[in-house]
Amino acid sequence: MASNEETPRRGRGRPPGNRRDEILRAALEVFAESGFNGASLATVAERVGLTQQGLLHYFPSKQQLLVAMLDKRDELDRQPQRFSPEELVNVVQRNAERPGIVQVYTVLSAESVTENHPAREHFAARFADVRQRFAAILREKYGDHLPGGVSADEGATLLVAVMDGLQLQWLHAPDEIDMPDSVAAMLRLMTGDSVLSGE
Amino acid sequence: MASNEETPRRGRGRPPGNRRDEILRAALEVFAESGFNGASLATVAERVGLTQQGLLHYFPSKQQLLVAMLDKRDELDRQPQRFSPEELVNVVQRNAERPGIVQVYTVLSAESVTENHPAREHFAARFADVRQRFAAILREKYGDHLPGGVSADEGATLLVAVMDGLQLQWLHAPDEIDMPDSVAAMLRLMTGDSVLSGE
DNA sequence: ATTTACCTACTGAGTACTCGGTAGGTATCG
DNA sequence: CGATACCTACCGAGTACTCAGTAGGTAAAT
Repeated sequence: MASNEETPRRGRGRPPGNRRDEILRAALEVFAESGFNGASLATVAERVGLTQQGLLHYFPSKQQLLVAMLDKRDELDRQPQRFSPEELVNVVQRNAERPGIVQVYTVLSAESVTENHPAREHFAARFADVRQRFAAILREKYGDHLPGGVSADEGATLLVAVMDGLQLQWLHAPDEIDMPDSVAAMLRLMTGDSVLSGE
Repeated sequence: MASNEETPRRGRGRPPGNRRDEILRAALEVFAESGFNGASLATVAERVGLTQQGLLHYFPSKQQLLVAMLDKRDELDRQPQRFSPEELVNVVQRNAERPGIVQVYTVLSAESVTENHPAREHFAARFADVRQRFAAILREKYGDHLPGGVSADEGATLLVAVMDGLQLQWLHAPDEIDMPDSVAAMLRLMTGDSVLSGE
Protein backbone atom coordinates (compact mmCIF):
# COMPACT_ATOMS: atom_id res chain seq x y z
CA MET A 1 0.00 0.00 0.00
CA ALA A 2 2.86 2.42 -0.64
CA SER A 3 3.18 3.83 2.80
CA ASN A 4 4.37 7.27 1.80
CA GLU A 5 6.89 9.14 3.87
CA GLU A 6 6.37 12.85 3.25
CA THR A 7 2.66 13.51 3.09
CA PRO A 8 1.37 14.52 6.49
CA ARG A 9 -0.72 11.35 6.56
CA ARG A 10 -4.16 12.78 6.26
CA GLY A 11 -7.32 11.08 7.28
CA ARG A 12 -7.60 8.46 9.90
CA GLY A 13 -4.13 7.95 11.13
CA ARG A 14 -3.34 11.62 11.28
CA PRO A 15 -1.38 12.92 14.24
CA PRO A 16 -3.32 15.19 16.59
CA GLY A 17 -2.06 18.41 18.07
CA ASN A 18 -2.50 21.11 15.50
CA ARG A 19 -5.93 19.95 14.39
CA ARG A 20 -7.78 21.88 17.06
CA ASP A 21 -5.78 24.98 16.29
CA GLU A 22 -6.60 24.71 12.60
CA ILE A 23 -10.27 24.53 13.49
CA LEU A 24 -10.02 27.52 15.80
CA ARG A 25 -8.35 29.54 13.09
CA ALA A 26 -11.10 28.66 10.65
CA ALA A 27 -13.74 29.40 13.25
CA LEU A 28 -12.30 32.88 13.74
CA GLU A 29 -12.56 33.49 10.01
CA VAL A 30 -16.10 32.25 9.72
CA PHE A 31 -17.37 33.99 12.83
CA ALA A 32 -15.80 37.18 11.55
CA GLU A 33 -17.52 36.83 8.21
CA SER A 34 -20.93 35.88 9.51
CA GLY A 35 -21.16 36.39 13.25
CA PHE A 36 -22.15 33.57 15.58
CA ASN A 37 -25.75 33.26 14.51
CA GLY A 38 -24.92 33.57 10.85
CA ALA A 39 -22.11 31.04 10.91
CA SER A 40 -22.63 27.34 10.41
CA LEU A 41 -20.52 24.47 11.66
CA ALA A 42 -20.48 23.02 8.18
CA THR A 43 -18.72 26.08 6.82
CA VAL A 44 -16.05 25.94 9.50
CA ALA A 45 -15.56 22.22 8.97
CA GLU A 46 -15.32 22.55 5.22
CA ARG A 47 -12.57 25.10 5.59
CA VAL A 48 -10.31 22.67 7.41
CA GLY A 49 -11.25 19.74 5.20
CA LEU A 50 -13.53 18.03 7.66
CA THR A 51 -17.14 17.12 7.74
CA GLN A 52 -19.35 18.85 10.22
CA GLN A 53 -19.40 15.66 12.26
CA GLY A 54 -15.66 15.48 12.26
CA LEU A 55 -15.56 18.96 13.68
CA LEU A 56 -17.98 18.02 16.42
CA HIS A 57 -15.53 15.34 17.44
CA TYR A 58 -13.16 18.09 18.57
CA PHE A 59 -15.70 20.64 19.81
CA PRO A 60 -18.91 19.03 20.93
CA SER A 61 -21.09 22.08 20.30
CA LYS A 62 -21.14 25.34 18.43
CA GLN A 63 -21.13 27.25 21.70
CA GLN A 64 -18.06 25.47 22.96
CA LEU A 65 -16.31 26.17 19.69
CA LEU A 66 -17.04 29.87 20.09
CA VAL A 67 -15.87 29.96 23.67
CA ALA A 68 -12.69 28.05 22.85
CA MET A 69 -11.96 30.47 20.03
CA LEU A 70 -12.47 33.50 22.27
CA ASP A 71 -10.36 32.01 25.04
CA LYS A 72 -7.51 31.27 22.68
CA ARG A 73 -7.59 34.78 21.25
CA ASP A 74 -7.65 36.32 24.69
CA GLU A 75 -4.66 34.24 25.60
CA LEU A 76 -2.74 35.43 22.56
CA ASP A 77 -3.75 39.05 23.07
CA ARG A 78 -2.80 39.20 26.70
CA GLN A 79 0.89 39.15 25.89
CA PRO A 80 1.57 42.86 26.41
CA GLN A 81 0.35 43.05 29.95
CA ARG A 82 1.41 46.62 30.48
CA PHE A 83 1.89 49.20 27.84
CA SER A 84 2.18 52.94 27.78
CA PRO A 85 -0.08 55.26 25.77
CA GLU A 86 2.57 55.43 23.04
CA GLU A 87 2.56 51.66 22.71
CA LEU A 88 -1.20 51.72 22.48
CA VAL A 89 -0.96 53.46 19.14
CA ASN A 90 1.30 50.65 17.94
CA VAL A 91 -1.24 48.08 19.04
CA VAL A 92 -3.90 49.91 17.07
CA GLN A 93 -1.59 50.07 14.08
CA ARG A 94 -1.12 46.32 14.21
CA ASN A 95 -4.86 45.84 14.45
CA ALA A 96 -5.32 47.91 11.33
CA GLU A 97 -3.33 45.24 9.52
CA ARG A 98 -5.51 42.42 10.76
CA PRO A 99 -9.05 43.26 9.71
CA GLY A 100 -10.24 39.73 10.40
CA ILE A 101 -9.49 39.94 14.09
CA VAL A 102 -10.95 43.41 14.40
CA GLN A 103 -14.08 42.21 12.68
CA VAL A 104 -14.50 39.19 14.91
CA TYR A 105 -14.37 41.32 18.01
CA THR A 106 -16.58 44.06 16.64
CA VAL A 107 -19.25 41.70 15.35
CA LEU A 108 -19.28 39.34 18.31
CA SER A 109 -19.06 41.98 21.03
CA ALA A 110 -22.16 43.65 19.62
CA GLU A 111 -24.00 40.46 18.81
CA SER A 112 -23.34 39.26 22.33
CA VAL A 113 -25.72 41.81 23.83
CA THR A 114 -28.62 39.90 22.26
CA GLU A 115 -30.69 37.46 24.27
CA ASN A 116 -29.07 34.28 25.49
CA HIS A 117 -25.89 34.86 23.58
CA PRO A 118 -23.14 32.48 24.66
CA ALA A 119 -20.46 35.20 24.65
CA ARG A 120 -22.40 37.71 26.72
CA GLU A 121 -20.49 37.34 29.96
CA HIS A 122 -17.21 36.93 28.19
CA PHE A 123 -17.46 40.37 26.64
CA ALA A 124 -18.94 42.03 29.69
CA ALA A 125 -15.99 40.79 31.72
CA ARG A 126 -13.55 41.75 28.99
CA PHE A 127 -14.83 45.31 28.83
CA ALA A 128 -14.64 45.73 32.58
CA ASP A 129 -11.13 44.33 32.58
CA VAL A 130 -9.84 46.53 29.79
CA ARG A 131 -11.41 49.60 31.36
CA GLN A 132 -9.69 48.86 34.64
CA ARG A 133 -6.37 48.18 32.97
CA PHE A 134 -6.48 51.40 30.99
CA ALA A 135 -7.44 53.39 34.07
CA ALA A 136 -4.50 51.96 35.97
CA ILE A 137 -2.08 52.89 33.21
CA LEU A 138 -3.42 56.41 32.95
CA ARG A 139 -3.44 56.87 36.69
CA GLU A 140 0.10 55.65 37.02
CA LYS A 141 1.37 58.17 34.53
CA TYR A 142 -0.85 61.18 35.12
CA GLY A 143 -2.48 60.70 38.48
CA ASP A 144 -6.20 60.63 39.11
CA HIS A 145 -6.86 63.78 37.18
CA LEU A 146 -5.69 63.80 33.58
CA PRO A 147 -4.24 66.96 32.04
CA GLY A 148 -7.19 67.16 29.64
CA GLY A 149 -9.56 67.58 32.55
CA VAL A 150 -11.18 64.18 33.11
CA SER A 151 -10.59 61.50 35.69
CA ALA A 152 -8.55 58.40 34.94
CA ASP A 153 -11.65 56.22 35.13
CA GLU A 154 -13.62 58.44 32.82
CA GLY A 155 -10.64 58.62 30.49
CA ALA A 156 -10.37 54.85 30.37
CA THR A 157 -14.04 54.48 29.50
CA LEU A 158 -13.69 57.07 26.76
CA LEU A 159 -10.55 55.49 25.40
CA VAL A 160 -12.15 52.07 25.17
CA ALA A 161 -15.20 53.63 23.57
CA VAL A 162 -13.13 55.46 20.99
CA MET A 163 -11.20 52.35 20.05
CA ASP A 164 -14.30 50.24 19.60
CA GLY A 165 -16.19 52.98 17.82
CA LEU A 166 -13.30 53.60 15.47
CA GLN A 167 -13.12 49.94 14.59
CA LEU A 168 -16.77 49.98 13.68
CA GLN A 169 -16.39 53.02 11.47
CA TRP A 170 -13.20 51.65 9.97
CA LEU A 171 -14.83 48.37 9.02
CA HIS A 172 -17.52 50.33 7.22
CA ALA A 173 -15.08 52.68 5.48
CA PRO A 174 -11.46 51.52 5.68
CA ASP A 175 -10.22 54.29 3.40
CA GLU A 176 -11.80 57.13 5.32
CA ILE A 177 -10.79 56.17 8.84
CA ASP A 178 -7.23 56.13 10.09
CA MET A 179 -7.43 54.35 13.40
CA PRO A 180 -3.89 54.99 14.66
CA ASP A 181 -4.13 58.69 13.83
CA SER A 182 -7.47 59.04 15.58
CA VAL A 183 -6.34 57.15 18.66
CA ALA A 184 -3.25 59.34 18.83
CA ALA A 185 -5.48 62.40 18.60
CA MET A 186 -7.63 61.05 21.40
CA LEU A 187 -4.62 60.49 23.60
CA ARG A 188 -3.46 64.03 22.89
CA LEU A 189 -6.86 65.34 23.95
CA MET A 190 -6.76 63.46 27.20
CA THR A 191 -3.15 63.81 28.20
CA GLY A 192 -2.07 67.00 26.53
CA ASP A 193 1.14 65.24 25.51
CA SER A 194 2.07 65.07 21.90
CA VAL A 195 1.92 61.32 21.79
CA LEU A 196 3.34 60.32 18.45
CA SER A 197 2.65 62.57 15.51
CA GLY A 198 1.50 65.33 17.82
CA GLU A 199 1.48 68.72 16.19
CA MET B 1 -69.54 55.39 8.92
CA ALA B 2 -69.49 54.18 12.48
CA SER B 3 -70.79 50.70 11.80
CA ASN B 4 -69.06 49.56 14.95
CA GLU B 5 -68.13 51.84 17.74
CA GLU B 6 -65.46 50.28 19.90
CA THR B 7 -63.95 47.08 18.63
CA PRO B 8 -61.06 47.78 16.30
CA ARG B 9 -62.52 45.20 13.91
CA ARG B 10 -59.83 42.62 13.94
CA GLY B 11 -59.17 39.98 11.36
CA ARG B 12 -60.13 40.13 7.77
CA GLY B 13 -61.79 43.44 7.32
CA ARG B 14 -59.36 45.31 9.44
CA PRO B 15 -58.44 48.79 8.35
CA PRO B 16 -54.88 49.23 7.12
CA GLY B 17 -52.70 52.13 8.02
CA ASN B 18 -51.36 51.37 11.43
CA ARG B 19 -50.81 47.69 10.70
CA ARG B 20 -47.51 48.25 8.97
CA ASP B 21 -46.39 50.48 11.82
CA GLU B 22 -47.26 47.85 14.37
CA ILE B 23 -45.17 45.38 12.44
CA LEU B 24 -42.25 47.77 12.21
CA ARG B 25 -42.40 48.38 15.93
CA ALA B 26 -42.34 44.66 16.60
CA ALA B 27 -39.55 44.19 14.09
CA LEU B 28 -37.46 46.74 15.94
CA GLU B 29 -37.95 44.84 19.15
CA VAL B 30 -37.10 41.48 17.69
CA PHE B 31 -34.11 42.68 15.71
CA ALA B 32 -32.84 44.35 18.87
CA GLU B 33 -33.21 41.15 20.84
CA SER B 34 -31.70 38.82 18.28
CA GLY B 35 -30.05 40.74 15.47
CA PHE B 36 -31.03 40.22 11.87
CA ASN B 37 -29.65 36.72 11.47
CA GLY B 38 -30.95 35.59 14.81
CA ALA B 39 -34.44 36.98 14.32
CA SER B 40 -37.24 35.06 12.68
CA LEU B 41 -40.26 36.38 10.84
CA ALA B 42 -42.46 34.11 12.89
CA THR B 43 -41.39 35.84 16.08
CA VAL B 44 -42.15 39.26 14.66
CA ALA B 45 -45.50 38.09 13.31
CA GLU B 46 -46.50 36.48 16.56
CA ARG B 47 -45.86 39.71 18.40
CA VAL B 48 -48.46 41.59 16.38
CA GLY B 49 -50.91 38.71 16.35
CA LEU B 50 -50.29 37.55 12.82
CA THR B 51 -49.03 34.43 11.20
CA GLN B 52 -45.69 34.56 9.50
CA GLN B 53 -47.44 34.55 6.13
CA GLY B 54 -49.71 37.34 7.20
CA LEU B 55 -46.64 39.37 7.87
CA LEU B 56 -45.24 38.54 4.45
CA HIS B 57 -48.36 40.10 3.02
CA TYR B 58 -47.13 43.46 4.22
CA PHE B 59 -43.40 42.97 3.76
CA PRO B 60 -42.62 40.43 1.07
CA SER B 61 -39.23 39.49 2.48
CA LYS B 62 -37.19 39.64 5.64
CA GLN B 63 -34.71 41.99 4.01
CA GLN B 64 -37.40 44.43 2.99
CA LEU B 65 -38.78 44.37 6.50
CA LEU B 66 -35.36 45.27 7.87
CA VAL B 67 -34.84 48.06 5.38
CA ALA B 68 -38.30 49.49 6.02
CA MET B 69 -37.64 49.44 9.73
CA LEU B 70 -34.32 51.23 9.35
CA ASP B 71 -35.80 53.80 7.00
CA LYS B 72 -38.62 54.56 9.37
CA ARG B 73 -36.26 54.99 12.30
CA ASP B 74 -34.01 57.25 10.31
CA GLU B 75 -37.00 59.35 9.40
CA LEU B 76 -38.01 59.68 13.04
CA ASP B 77 -34.48 60.42 14.18
CA ARG B 78 -33.81 63.09 11.62
CA GLN B 79 -36.13 65.52 13.36
CA PRO B 80 -33.46 67.61 15.07
CA GLN B 81 -31.58 68.54 11.95
CA ARG B 82 -29.24 70.90 13.69
CA PHE B 83 -28.27 70.79 17.28
CA SER B 84 -25.53 72.27 19.34
CA PRO B 85 -23.09 70.26 21.46
CA GLU B 86 -25.21 70.99 24.52
CA GLU B 87 -28.24 69.51 22.86
CA LEU B 88 -26.23 66.46 21.94
CA VAL B 89 -25.99 65.52 25.59
CA ASN B 90 -29.76 65.68 25.78
CA VAL B 91 -30.06 63.36 22.81
CA VAL B 92 -27.77 60.90 24.55
CA GLN B 93 -29.79 61.23 27.72
CA ARG B 94 -32.94 60.37 25.80
CA ASN B 95 -31.21 57.38 24.25
CA ALA B 96 -30.27 56.12 27.68
CA GLU B 97 -33.98 55.83 28.36
CA ARG B 98 -34.62 53.78 25.25
CA PRO B 99 -32.35 50.76 25.47
CA GLY B 100 -34.22 48.96 22.72
CA ILE B 101 -33.36 51.54 20.12
CA VAL B 102 -29.77 51.76 21.22
CA GLN B 103 -29.51 47.99 21.04
CA VAL B 104 -30.96 47.78 17.56
CA TYR B 105 -28.44 50.22 16.21
CA THR B 106 -25.52 48.71 18.07
CA VAL B 107 -26.29 45.15 17.08
CA LEU B 108 -27.25 45.85 13.48
CA SER B 109 -24.47 48.33 12.73
CA ALA B 110 -21.91 45.75 13.79
CA GLU B 111 -23.66 42.78 12.23
CA SER B 112 -23.90 44.69 8.99
CA VAL B 113 -20.15 44.48 8.39
CA THR B 114 -20.55 40.74 7.80
CA GLU B 115 -20.73 39.30 4.30
CA ASN B 116 -23.73 40.11 2.18
CA HIS B 117 -25.57 41.84 4.96
CA PRO B 118 -28.61 43.74 3.69
CA ALA B 119 -27.94 46.77 5.90
CA ARG B 120 -24.30 47.19 4.96
CA GLU B 121 -24.66 50.22 2.73
CA HIS B 122 -27.29 51.73 4.93
CA PHE B 123 -24.93 51.93 7.88
CA ALA B 124 -21.91 52.92 5.83
CA ALA B 125 -23.88 55.85 4.45
CA ARG B 126 -25.27 56.69 7.86
CA PHE B 127 -21.85 56.83 9.45
CA ALA B 128 -20.50 59.06 6.71
CA ASP B 129 -23.52 61.33 7.04
CA VAL B 130 -23.33 61.66 10.81
CA ARG B 131 -19.61 62.32 10.65
CA GLN B 132 -20.17 65.08 8.16
CA ARG B 133 -23.01 66.59 10.15
CA PHE B 134 -21.03 66.60 13.38
CA ALA B 135 -18.04 68.13 11.64
CA ALA B 136 -20.20 70.92 10.26
CA ILE B 137 -21.61 71.71 13.69
CA LEU B 138 -18.20 71.74 15.30
CA ARG B 139 -16.73 73.82 12.53
CA GLU B 140 -19.53 76.33 12.72
CA LYS B 141 -18.98 76.91 16.39
CA TYR B 142 -15.24 76.54 16.80
CA GLY B 143 -13.73 76.84 13.37
CA ASP B 144 -11.57 74.23 11.70
CA HIS B 145 -9.31 73.82 14.68
CA LEU B 146 -11.01 72.87 17.93
CA PRO B 147 -9.81 74.32 21.24
CA GLY B 148 -8.72 70.85 22.38
CA GLY B 149 -6.26 70.66 19.52
CA VAL B 150 -7.83 68.47 16.86
CA SER B 151 -9.48 69.34 13.58
CA ALA B 152 -13.24 69.48 13.19
CA ASP B 153 -13.20 66.37 10.98
CA GLU B 154 -11.07 64.42 13.39
CA GLY B 155 -13.25 65.60 16.25
CA ALA B 156 -16.38 64.44 14.48
CA THR B 157 -14.92 60.98 13.88
CA LEU B 158 -13.91 60.74 17.53
CA LEU B 159 -17.27 61.96 18.74
CA VAL B 160 -19.14 59.39 16.68
CA ALA B 161 -16.74 56.72 17.85
CA VAL B 162 -17.21 57.64 21.48
CA MET B 163 -20.97 57.57 21.21
CA ASP B 164 -21.06 54.17 19.56
CA GLY B 165 -18.41 52.74 21.83
CA LEU B 166 -20.20 54.00 24.91
CA GLN B 167 -23.43 52.41 23.77
CA LEU B 168 -21.69 49.09 23.42
CA GLN B 169 -20.17 49.31 26.89
CA TRP B 170 -23.43 50.56 28.34
CA LEU B 171 -25.40 47.64 26.92
CA HIS B 172 -22.95 45.30 28.56
CA ALA B 173 -22.96 47.12 31.90
CA PRO B 174 -25.78 49.66 32.22
CA ASP B 175 -24.98 50.41 35.84
CA GLU B 176 -21.32 51.15 35.31
CA ILE B 177 -21.56 53.43 32.30
CA ASP B 178 -23.16 56.86 32.35
CA MET B 179 -23.47 57.80 28.71
CA PRO B 180 -24.52 61.44 29.11
CA ASP B 181 -21.74 62.10 31.60
CA SER B 182 -19.14 60.52 29.39
CA VAL B 183 -20.30 62.33 26.27
CA ALA B 184 -20.23 65.60 28.19
CA ALA B 185 -16.69 64.81 29.29
CA MET B 186 -15.72 64.09 25.70
CA LEU B 187 -17.14 67.39 24.56
CA ARG B 188 -15.23 69.16 27.29
CA LEU B 189 -12.03 67.52 26.10
CA MET B 190 -12.59 68.61 22.55
CA THR B 191 -13.99 72.08 23.03
CA GLY B 192 -12.58 73.18 26.32
CA ASP B 193 -16.00 74.55 27.21
CA SER B 194 -17.72 73.35 30.30
CA VAL B 195 -20.62 71.90 28.40
CA LEU B 196 -23.17 70.93 30.99
CA SER B 197 -21.98 69.59 34.30
CA GLY B 198 -18.45 70.70 33.60
CA GLU B 199 -16.43 70.84 36.76
C1' DA C 1 -66.70 43.12 -8.68
C1' DT C 2 -62.64 44.18 -7.21
C1' DT C 3 -59.44 45.04 -3.78
C1' DT C 4 -57.61 44.32 0.82
C1' DA C 5 -56.36 41.47 4.48
C1' DC C 6 -55.38 37.87 5.86
C1' DC C 7 -55.00 32.27 6.68
C1' DT C 8 -54.07 27.22 5.68
C1' DA C 9 -51.15 24.34 3.67
C1' DC C 10 -46.96 23.43 1.84
C1' DT C 11 -41.98 23.25 0.09
C1' DG C 12 -37.16 23.02 0.04
C1' DA C 13 -33.24 24.27 2.12
C1' DG C 14 -30.65 24.55 6.12
C1' DT C 15 -29.77 23.94 11.22
C1' DA C 16 -27.31 21.68 15.25
C1' DC C 17 -26.62 17.49 16.88
C1' DT C 18 -26.78 12.03 17.48
C1' DC C 19 -25.84 7.29 16.49
C1' DG C 20 -23.32 3.82 14.96
C1' DG C 21 -19.90 2.68 12.71
C1' DT C 22 -14.69 2.04 10.63
C1' DA C 23 -9.72 2.71 9.71
C1' DG C 24 -5.67 3.08 11.75
C1' DG C 25 -2.26 3.57 15.82
C1' DT C 26 -0.50 2.02 20.25
C1' DA C 27 0.06 -0.48 24.33
C1' DT C 28 -0.21 -4.86 26.72
C1' DC C 29 0.02 -9.54 27.37
C1' DG C 30 1.15 -14.33 26.29
C1' DC D 1 6.28 -12.48 17.30
C1' DG D 2 1.43 -12.23 17.48
C1' DA D 3 -2.99 -11.68 19.24
C1' DT D 4 -6.07 -8.81 22.02
C1' DA D 5 -7.67 -4.56 23.60
C1' DC D 6 -8.40 -0.02 23.55
C1' DC D 7 -7.92 4.73 21.89
C1' DT D 8 -8.07 8.52 18.47
C1' DA D 9 -9.88 10.34 14.39
C1' DC D 10 -12.90 10.58 11.78
C1' DC D 11 -17.42 9.71 8.28
C1' DG D 12 -22.36 8.37 6.59
C1' DA D 13 -26.80 8.52 7.56
C1' DG D 14 -30.28 10.15 9.98
C1' DT D 15 -33.31 13.05 13.57
C1' DA D 16 -35.97 16.65 14.70
C1' DC D 17 -36.48 21.11 13.94
C1' DT D 18 -36.52 25.97 12.04
C1' DC D 19 -36.14 28.93 8.36
C1' DA D 20 -37.84 32.13 4.52
C1' DG D 21 -40.80 32.05 1.03
C1' DT D 22 -44.91 30.34 -2.28
C1' DA D 23 -49.60 28.99 -3.82
C1' DG D 24 -54.09 29.33 -3.40
C1' DG D 25 -57.84 30.18 -0.97
C1' DT D 26 -61.68 32.89 1.91
C1' DA D 27 -64.00 36.58 4.07
C1' DA D 28 -64.93 41.26 4.62
C1' DA D 29 -65.07 46.13 2.99
C1' DT D 30 -65.66 49.29 -0.85
